[in-house]
Amino acid sequence: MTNKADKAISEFVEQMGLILQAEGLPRIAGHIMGLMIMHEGPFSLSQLAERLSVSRASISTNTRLLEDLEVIIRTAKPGDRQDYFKLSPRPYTRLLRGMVRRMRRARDVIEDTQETLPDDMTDSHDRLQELDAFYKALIESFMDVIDTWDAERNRAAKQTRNGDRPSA
Amino acid sequence: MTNKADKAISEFVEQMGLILQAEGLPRIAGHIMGLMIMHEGPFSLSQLAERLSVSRASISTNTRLLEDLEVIIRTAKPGDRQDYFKLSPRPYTRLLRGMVRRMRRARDVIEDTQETLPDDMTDSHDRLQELDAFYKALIESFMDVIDTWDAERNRAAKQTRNGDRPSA
DNA sequence: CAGTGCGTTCAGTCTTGACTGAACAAACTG
DNA sequence: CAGTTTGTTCAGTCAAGACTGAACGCACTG
Repeated sequence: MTNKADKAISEFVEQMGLILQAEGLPRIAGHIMGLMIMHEGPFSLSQLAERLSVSRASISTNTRLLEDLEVIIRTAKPGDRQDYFKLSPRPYTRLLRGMVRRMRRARDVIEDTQETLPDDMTDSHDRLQELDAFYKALIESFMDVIDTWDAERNRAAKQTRNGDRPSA
Repeated sequence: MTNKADKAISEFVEQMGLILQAEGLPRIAGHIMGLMIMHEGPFSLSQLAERLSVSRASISTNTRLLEDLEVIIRTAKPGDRQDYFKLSPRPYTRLLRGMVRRMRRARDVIEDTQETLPDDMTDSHDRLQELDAFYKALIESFMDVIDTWDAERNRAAKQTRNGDRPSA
């Protein structure tokens, strides 16, 4: 029988699959991340496959993907040949960085168009300019969140290492 | 023969399809939006279908979608039975609002999990709390961009109506 | 009232890409 | 060296959903 906690966890893992899917990542990547939020791990590839009821092949490709995004990190246990995975220190801002990359690419497209488009199409240029400015503002806002969040998390981590006691 | 300007426009329209697709919208919705950035329009449904070389059915469903998102608006020309479409006044922040809605839903999921999960799983609760705080910060940042951008655009629009001349 | 133009809808097709099973390479073990 | 264990890769399957063509409903026109 699955108790209340297990049910809550499965539900969350499932939902994280959908949430990350909406961000353009494979559903299984979301499941992995969800599981790692509920349980610190680390998990071996086989453990993940069994726990999420998917093939080891899927786990392999998706851990690789998340590893490339620096959302999870691959670790090792002494005397164990398996790879182990757990969340990286700042997983969420890593995802954000990915979104920023996408937006930068969008700006490149706009820039290319602006360069190619004849100068006398002033209205079109104006609208492109507006879109570009919007992306610029958005990227700046994202970077701001990333920077403050990472800084805050660094501070918290340092404090924990010092024995979780304020310096005073 | 397609000249340089046409090529730049087609390329931009195509790319906007891919960009919006990455945001989870149908590619054609991006094409429509891209075209409307390059040409103010308004465009009739048939014009869009021909210009983008897609079926009128696709245009119908996608204009409806964009209309629901308030990214485009449906207008009418006197003495013309066709519907016409053009970009809404603040199309980009409308898209952002959609992203904010998605993030709020994610927070709901987190909240539900927090309520169901037994209290003694403190580590899991901590990590959920962190994720929730991250979404909160992100949403606030988004709303900030939306508000300042809309305010700025309102100001600019008003100035233009006043003859594009500063009050001094 | 028949005929036309317009937008919507729906069943069906087609494309994309997630996921799987199996084969494989590499590293280890006896 | 034969035999495991582990992770990766690749061809193939499958599902989701974007897109289409055709049928439909409605409003207008003569």
